[in-house]
Amino acid sequence: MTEITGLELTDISASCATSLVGEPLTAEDAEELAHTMKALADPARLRLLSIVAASAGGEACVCDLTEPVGLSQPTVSHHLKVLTEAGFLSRTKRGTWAYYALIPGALDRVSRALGAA
Amino acid sequence: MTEITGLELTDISASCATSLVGEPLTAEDAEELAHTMKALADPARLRLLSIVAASAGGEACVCDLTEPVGLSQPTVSHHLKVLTEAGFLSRTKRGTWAYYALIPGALDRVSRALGAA
DNA sequence: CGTCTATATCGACTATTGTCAATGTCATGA
DNA sequence: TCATGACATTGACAATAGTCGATATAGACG
Repeated sequence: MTEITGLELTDISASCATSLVGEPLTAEDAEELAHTMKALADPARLRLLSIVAASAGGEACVCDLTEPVGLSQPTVSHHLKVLTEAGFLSRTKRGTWAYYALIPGALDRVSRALGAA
Repeated sequence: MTEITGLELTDISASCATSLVGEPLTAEDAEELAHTMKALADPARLRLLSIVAASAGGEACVCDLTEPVGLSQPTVSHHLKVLTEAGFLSRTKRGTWAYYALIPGALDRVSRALGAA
């Protein structure tokens, strides 16, 4: 699991000046950015992210997501966890439901890390 | 290997309107984008990309890259192939050397797919 | 309390991936 | 022509990741 003890997207913004096309990435920066992008580099997670973003109120619960992506509930839950730990989604529990929402600016930070203008 | 028969970054620009945060990605679009991002989501490849981009003349040969990243020549060659097939690098052979260069705009297309402003 | 219902976690299995040593290819130069 | 040097390909292996079924947890509501 490796777990990278709690440094996620927030830390990328810390070393936000590193823009990939500027000067060579250090091994640590590359590891961080790769870890963040790995969370994004999966078709199921990209779809989940886009569905959540396009949902009414900007949030969706697991039961709304399992059918559109055609995956089992545990698998969807797993993907949502990955996205949450990577700093892309927030999780709010109301009643028995867990609502996931896109964290504003999270994707932009990745864009900037890639050297977006 | 799956190989996705020759549709890479160029095709993302074709369906460039799909911005992830707009409307939900189709399964095909998600597959394409994930495939492209998977090529980026590796520390070694990110470092290779940034080193190439920061090199004099914007290009570098394999022999220049193998030492900075601390990987064997076959491994570096493999990563460069992945990046090239994903549309991020171009390959030019001069003499015995193979020069790799960052393809302009390739990273920007990914940025835009992520919904960059 | 007991029973749904919604999620999360666990355990297992398979597929994919990153890596290297060995080998192949091919252009250069003696 | 033969040797050398730069790179690519192959084959193998360990580690990782995606998936599911089974099970656990935990609110809500009788």
